Amino acid sequence: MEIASKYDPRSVEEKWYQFWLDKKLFHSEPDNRAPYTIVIPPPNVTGVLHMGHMLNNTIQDVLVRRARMLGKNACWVPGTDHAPIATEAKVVKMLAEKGIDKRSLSREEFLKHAWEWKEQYGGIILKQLRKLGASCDWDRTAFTMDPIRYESVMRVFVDLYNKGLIYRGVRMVNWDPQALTAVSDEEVIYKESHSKLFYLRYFIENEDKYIVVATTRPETILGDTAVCVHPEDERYQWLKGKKVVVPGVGRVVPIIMDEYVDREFGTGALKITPAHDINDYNLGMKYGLESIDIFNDNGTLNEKGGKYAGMDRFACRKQIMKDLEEAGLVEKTEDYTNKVGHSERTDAVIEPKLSAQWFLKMDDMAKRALEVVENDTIKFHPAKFKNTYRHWLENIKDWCISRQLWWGHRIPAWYIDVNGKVETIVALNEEEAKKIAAEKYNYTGELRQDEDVLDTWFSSWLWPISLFDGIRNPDNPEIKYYYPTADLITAPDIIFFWIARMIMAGEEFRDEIPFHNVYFTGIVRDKLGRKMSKQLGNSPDPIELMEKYGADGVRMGMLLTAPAGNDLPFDEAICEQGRNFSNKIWNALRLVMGWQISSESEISVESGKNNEVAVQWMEQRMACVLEEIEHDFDEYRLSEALMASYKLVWDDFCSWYLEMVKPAYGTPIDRETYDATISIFSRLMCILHPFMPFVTEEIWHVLTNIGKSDEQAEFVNANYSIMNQHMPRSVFFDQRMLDDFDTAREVIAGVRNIRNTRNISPKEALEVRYMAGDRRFNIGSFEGIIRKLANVSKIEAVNEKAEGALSFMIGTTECFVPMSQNIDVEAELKKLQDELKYAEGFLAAVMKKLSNEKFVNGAPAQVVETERKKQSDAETKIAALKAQIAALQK
RNA sequence: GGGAGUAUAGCUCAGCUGGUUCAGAGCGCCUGCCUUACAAGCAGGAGGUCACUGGUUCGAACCCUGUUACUCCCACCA
Repeated sequence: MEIASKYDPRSVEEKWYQFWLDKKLFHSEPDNRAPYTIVIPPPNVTGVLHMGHMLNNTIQDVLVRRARMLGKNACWVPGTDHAPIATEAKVVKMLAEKGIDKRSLSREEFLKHAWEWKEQYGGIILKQLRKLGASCDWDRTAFTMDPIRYESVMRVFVDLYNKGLIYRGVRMVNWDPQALTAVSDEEVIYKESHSKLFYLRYFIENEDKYIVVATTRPETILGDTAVCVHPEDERYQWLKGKKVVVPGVGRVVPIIMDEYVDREFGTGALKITPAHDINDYNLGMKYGLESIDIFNDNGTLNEKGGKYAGMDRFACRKQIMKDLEEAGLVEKTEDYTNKVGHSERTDAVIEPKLSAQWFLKMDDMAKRALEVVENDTIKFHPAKFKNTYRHWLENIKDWCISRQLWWGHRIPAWYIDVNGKVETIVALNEEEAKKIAAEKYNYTGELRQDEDVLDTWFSSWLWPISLFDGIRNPDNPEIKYYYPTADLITAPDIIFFWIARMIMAGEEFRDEIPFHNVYFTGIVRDKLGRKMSKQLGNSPDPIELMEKYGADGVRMGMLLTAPAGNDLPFDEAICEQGRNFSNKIWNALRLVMGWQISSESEISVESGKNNEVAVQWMEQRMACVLEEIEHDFDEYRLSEALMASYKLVWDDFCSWYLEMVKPAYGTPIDRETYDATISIFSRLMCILHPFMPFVTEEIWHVLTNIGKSDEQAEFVNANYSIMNQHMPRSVFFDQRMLDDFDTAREVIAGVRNIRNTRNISPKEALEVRYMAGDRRFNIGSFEGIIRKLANVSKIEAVNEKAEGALSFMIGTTECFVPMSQNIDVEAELKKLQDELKYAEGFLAAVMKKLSNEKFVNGAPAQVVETERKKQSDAETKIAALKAQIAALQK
């Protein structure tokens, strides 16, 4: 069988992914196995795969594939989020390209376009996930606005409304005057900007005195309804109970006193505009001030702006300053640097604006959600995020769930006019609402539905439940089987919006947690530690990376440097390591496939015995590392589990085991060793499979088909997958054998080192002698292995040092390699003297400890015993070194 | 302004309950090798005052005090 010397991921990856799909190996149905469920953090339906997704979904895939191989019924449910803001923006842009202005469309027309866009272009990201190998159950693909999820949201809204937890209230929102919508706090970008601080004169009513107030937004004085100073401010005590005249406006407003004011800032006097600043709004509420909204939705001044009506807010700022200047009402103007909120979407300066919104009460839900995390019913990995979580829940505010958009779950509230009063009806749909209107109010006229849609998180907080239809059919077999889910993998930036709220929803609607573990990934950054962003152009395209290094290579590269919760400075070079590893395994396969198998008579007794030892050792080693890997997975230390697997394959299997059993060129290998090697190799592929699904599937098939007829092989290829194999588990292993090998390995390294420094060809056989007598120097059954790997013709214990030999120490035992040529005495002496110096220093430190009475009396007996042993070892070693030096100096 | 976290080799990180020759790994770097699986490789090697300070302890990378630097989250000053 001809195998290329370089592994080519491209054809392999496509082939196997299609195979997995065809065989429905990702599909899950409830059965009598234990479930293992992960729900995907639904990416935006507008999204394209970026490095963050790559990391997040690789981790999920590793966990899911491993669970599957551990015999669990693994189910990873994919889907997308309707992403109101991003989608509306996309659709508006698409319409604009077609020459259609959104404002010319009705809501229904717009939504029709939006759905068309979604069907045609949405969800590209799910296709891209296949390239990376994601083993999602695609039959279950969901969308936060598909019929089941939509109805779930409606039911939840009605339910919470009926429980009295949802209410309508007035709140200040971040208004984008360009997009004509409210945006969430998260969509406001604060940018440093060079502004001016204007000092304006507010005259006292009917007096000739004035106070100076500093502001960055003089246009808002049109909406001023008070001036505020600190109650303990000495400078302003005389103002108590007085009124001032708003400059240029003429309105008389009260002086109020509140500790909110920072006496140090500006003049210590603050103008209050309740309609246009959140803090002013709060003060306004506290003191019952009038609230004057002076802006239109598009950021121009409304009729309250008097002569400035119709002007843009920034033009107005200039004009009003000019007018005030002329009227002598400006004290001074200073340069000032502050942070101004801009809309993430349009970059327009955000205008705080009062409006009616829907809210969900959080108090009780927050309490329960906090409790299950505090008592570790839900575990966070890493645990440090518990602090962040607690801090937020303890200071939580009611959740504003309405958004002024069209694309989303429209709020199921209808308004009717009954006897001149507006009544609100909340119902699942218009039909229901009509019924209620008729029954409750005897009303049969038109119903007016609320214009707003729900916050996107109001649908995704139900995700782990609604994916299994657990809201509409709370007792269906699926929700009972798959819920609660096992692990949730997410970036920490949505801990509040999503994680906390899913926990609330779980408790509220299922009376149960939604998942047992939360794994927080880091944020993918560039080499310089900057966040990946479109603006910087520092984000590599994951698809291109996978084409370059293979999906396995990129998966491995990402995981190697991504411990939970740590940001990961991504350097494309780490994908090389992954690619190289694929290639390494590939070449191990080439080696093994090239072996000829022979009848036993052709095999020498020695190599037969060596091979037996090698196989035994590799089995012990595997069991030992498996224990480590299992432990790492228990602790969610994926990068360490991967590193342990990597070293097991590369170092133990390739560098040591294969070298041990590798037959000399042109000679065959015995059947037993060959079969054992294939078995070990196959199991190693299973261990690696969760990390590197493609290359392992490919190699596993080749290995499985060894010795099979074409027909049999075809059957295997068509019906079997590594995905369905059992993950090897750790078993009891012989630690002594592993220790013996470590000693043997040191001997081999010692000899190789001598070859290296002395420039001795690997082909020239050497001899090794070691000082007899130390029972801790034990190479067990590895003598033959040493001979083979270090090309040593003879190993023997001696009582005296040989003349003209190079030496090295293993523990307290001296080893010698006799030299036919003269040795460099100077160099050898220096080496020995350095070693002696270190040993003497070490002994001194040990003696210091042992001569300390407090240590001998205070420390546990075992620790003292260890120190004594160190002492005697060091003394032995020093004596040996001194003897060697003396011998050389002769 | 409030809160949290981090600081160990050139880089990215382990180091679990304070105690084994405990100062580790991978990558990178250096030296020598195209040795019939692999140069995407093989063999060997060098690299660290565990940020700084003081303390607790027989004993500290690890626990405590303080300092410095960086990161993140929350709230934001008119």
